[in-house]
Order: sequence, then C-alpha cells, then structure tokens
Amino acid sequence: MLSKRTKYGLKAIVYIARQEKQGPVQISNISSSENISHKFLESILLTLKKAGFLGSKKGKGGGYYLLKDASSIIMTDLIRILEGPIAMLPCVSLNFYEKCEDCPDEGACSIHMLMTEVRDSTLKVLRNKTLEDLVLAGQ
Amino acid sequence: MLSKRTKYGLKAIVYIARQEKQGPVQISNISSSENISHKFLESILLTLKKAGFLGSKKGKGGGYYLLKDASSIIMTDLIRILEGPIAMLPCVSLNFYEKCEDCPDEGACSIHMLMTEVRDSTLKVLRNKTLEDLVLAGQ
DNA sequence: TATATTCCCTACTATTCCGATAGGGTAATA
DNA sequence: TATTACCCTATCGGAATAGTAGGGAATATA
Repeated sequence: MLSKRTKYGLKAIVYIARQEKQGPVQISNISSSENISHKFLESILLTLKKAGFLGSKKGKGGGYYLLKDASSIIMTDLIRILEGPIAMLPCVSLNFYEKCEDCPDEGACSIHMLMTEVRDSTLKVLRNKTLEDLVLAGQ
Repeated sequence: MLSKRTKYGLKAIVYIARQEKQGPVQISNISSSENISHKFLESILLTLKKAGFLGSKKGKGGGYYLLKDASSIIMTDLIRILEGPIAMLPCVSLNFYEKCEDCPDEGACSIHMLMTEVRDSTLKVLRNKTLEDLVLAGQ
C-alpha cells in the first residue's frame, strides 16, 4: 500500500504540471483543490524539491513549478522518492535492497522468485508512464 | 511492502506442501527450518487454518497439512488472507475497496487510473501462480 | 522601506500497526 | 495419565504515519 504521503505527492505534482503555464503554483491552491492538509503538503513538496523535480519561488506570486519537462519525469522515479521501494519485499528491491535475515539462500527461495516476477511486471507499467501521461489522462 | 506475517505465512505453507507426504508438519519444524519465531508462526498458521487452507491434528504426531491440492491454491487467495489488499491504494482494491476521502471523482483521477493498471499487472502474475508452482520452483 | 506573501525548517505528538512474547487451555495419542 | 502439539487471549515495545505548531527567511509590491 502506498502511504498518503505518496498519493498526495503524486496528486500535487500532477496538479502543478497542469497549472504551471499560469506561473508558479501555491501550496494553498493545491491543498484546497486536492483536499490535502496544508502543512503536510508543505513537507511533501519540500521533498520533491530537494529531489530535483520541483523548483520554487518565494514571496508574493511565488510557488512551485516543474524543473523538467513533464514528459521526462518517470513514475518510478517519483514513487521511489516519495515512497521508497516499489518491490513487495526488501530482498527483491532494486534500489532499496536488503537481505532477508531468515533466508539462507535467496536463489532457492520460491517467494523471492515470485516477488521478483511481480516487481518486474509493476516496473513494466511504471517505467512507461510519465507525468505527462497522468496530466493528459485526467482531463 | 508485504508484512513479515505474509512472508512467513507463504514460506510456511510452501514448507508444509513439501513435507506433508510424511504426515502432518509441526510448527516447531517449520519455525526452526525457516527461522521464524515459534509463537508468531503459531498465530499465522491459525489464520491459514481458519481460512480453510490448512487442517490440523492435535497430540503426538500431530501438526498441519493441506486441505486442498497445492495446484488449486492460488497465490492471490493466500495473499489476500495473510496481507489483505493487493492493490497499492484502497480505491483500486477489488476485495478491500475504500473510497478516497479527498478524491471527488474517482473516474477522473489519474492516480487511480495508474494504480488500476499496476493492480491488473500484479494480478496477472499472482492469479497464474499456484502453491504447486512455488513448491516446484524452489527445488 | 514597510508589509504582505510565500516558501523553508525544526520539533513535537497522537494514533495505529507490526512483530513478537507470555501464559495458560484443550485435545489427541501412546 | 503423561506427553505432545495445537488453540486462544492478552499484552507490549518500537517504529512508522499523518499530521500539528511555530517561527524564520526570502521576495514582491505599495
């Protein structure tokens, strides 16, 4: 299950991508339009900023905007920043790998094999989706 | 991410499926072979019993055994009992659906669409895997 | 320059869930 | 009847979630 943090983050960046032609998008606009707690959203957008997806402008007329083109922002990258691992088990994660303490031989573990398959099918979907796809989808 | 409960449950039932030709399989055997806390495993196996996957026999020589053929136990069913929803968001779950509080129109939500695709690709993998497949895979 | 706006940062908290433990009860078998 | 092994309830520490609080700093406009 994705955390609300991730869900909110995705909704927010889609919102920004849709609105940013009219200049930087303010937290308050996103939070009221998407029904997200203002303060909570603040910390999420900060994460996306530090990760290099968003830029920001302070002061009146400020707000957030995309640093890259929406078509070059891949969903796997967003989810990994917001949520962490995509895999269902740490031992099959590509970017957040952790060895199972209980499992002596990963190569012989049938659960490991199954979850590797699941991971690959998930990645197949998420790698082929960009922010632009989401922007266009919801219209 | 799957909980340890789910991972342990899957490992345990695979173990039982492999060993049960020699009669019921005891918790202690599973817990020592698979490095799972004995008491924790107890409660997991109870769940699988109540769900109708396992039967049990008390007393000396007792233990757990499969109630159905391994080839008729589908991974989606096991995971839904052990973990709950397979989907990444409650609003795209088939068996554990919950409406998003923040989302006015599910049909127009691009996150919803994306996660539906992910769910479907995951189900495609898990629906085609039986316990028997796992038993054979790890040999 | 004053002021309102808006993002930036740190710290704290309430709640829930997870993984595990404790301790006894009950049924079956030898 | 003693032992084995499952059955059931209760509890608990720690981590993670989902926020909340409160002020600080930069910027734009008047």
